[in-house]
Amino acid sequence: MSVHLLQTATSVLLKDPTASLSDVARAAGVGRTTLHNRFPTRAALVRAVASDALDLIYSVARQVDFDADGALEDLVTRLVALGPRVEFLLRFPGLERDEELAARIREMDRPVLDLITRLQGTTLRRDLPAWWILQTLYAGLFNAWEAISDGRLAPLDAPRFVLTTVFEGVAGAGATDRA
Amino acid sequence: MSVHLLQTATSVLLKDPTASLSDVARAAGVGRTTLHNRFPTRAALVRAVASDALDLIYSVARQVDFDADGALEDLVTRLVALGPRVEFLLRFPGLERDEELAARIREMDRPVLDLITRLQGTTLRRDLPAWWILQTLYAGLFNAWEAISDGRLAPLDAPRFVLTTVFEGVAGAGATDRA
DNA sequence: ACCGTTGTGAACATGAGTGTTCACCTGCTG
DNA sequence: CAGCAGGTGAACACTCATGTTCACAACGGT
Repeated sequence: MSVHLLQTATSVLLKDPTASLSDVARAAGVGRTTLHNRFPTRAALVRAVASDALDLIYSVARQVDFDADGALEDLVTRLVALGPRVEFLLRFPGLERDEELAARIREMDRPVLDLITRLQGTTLRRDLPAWWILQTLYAGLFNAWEAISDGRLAPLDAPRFVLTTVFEGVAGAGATDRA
Repeated sequence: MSVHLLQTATSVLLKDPTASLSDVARAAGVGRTTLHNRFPTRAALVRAVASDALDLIYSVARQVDFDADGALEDLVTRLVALGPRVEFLLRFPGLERDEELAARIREMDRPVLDLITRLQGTTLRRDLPAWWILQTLYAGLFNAWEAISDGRLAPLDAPRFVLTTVFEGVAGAGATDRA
């Protein structure tokens, strides 16, 4: 129940960051008083949503063997399934002003950055900074989630779209020679 | 002056969509009363910012020869220079609820979508929908602007980063054979 | 020097979101 | 059945963004 509440809150707040607590409560099918009982203030609710997203991401990341071949692909595929949770973490306005949350987010990025840096010795371009590649990964995820929630993209197509686009780009096979 | 006001409003509102009008006025170095004189309501201000962004984009798009080789590259390079304006149009919450603005945004996308569709006969992948490629382009622009405003990316490096990443992907040259 | 324009701060009324309390109802357990 | 925990709506006070009005200062043109 409480889990579903946070999930609903994630969607509602992501669609409209100014949504009132009444809106969140109504969307979750719960009274506003109950919402206040669980999360005394708006800030507490936002923190709980973010914290829950972090927990989910960590639980997913723990299932990935960062040393295996295709670790990045595995990670991306799993993150796509997490839907809006990562987007909330990286896009919700003002979240970065909570220093504790910001630290946990940076900590979440670190192993991925390390992995990217390592792969830049083999399968990843060396002429781009690791942080740029990480941001590109996130951007691909956002694209997919946005398209899915708009009903334009089938969830099962999403991982392939993201991986193809991020790794190989949108240029045709023999057209990598741009000006 | 008024131009600079809208530019400031774009940045402030983009950084924090809940920023008060006092914040916007102060950031623009102008009285709150003056702001209200120019834009009677908050909605009017937001509409003005969006409309101004659309005007800028159109004026940029008009300089691009959509039939020339490298039209997409040219367009992307010019859009990068527009900074946060496009981001505001595509990301500001609730903007899509103004039907007139939404229509103008769709109209802005159309020629680009046509161009992409045409290029899918030659230099662009045919196994991805045109709208997905368009979203990928926008995502690359967002990445660049975010990195620039964080001070991580030199503005002059931005076009190259975006074009390289979007068109060729982040995979190393000989590593396009993923699982 | 006069006047219209424009920007400004101060003050005010209003409305909405927020946080709190309280009385009531429901379902479960002993 | 009694008691309790949890959920709920109603009502309240409070804060704050908002929109409005007004009087005043700065400026440029006549």
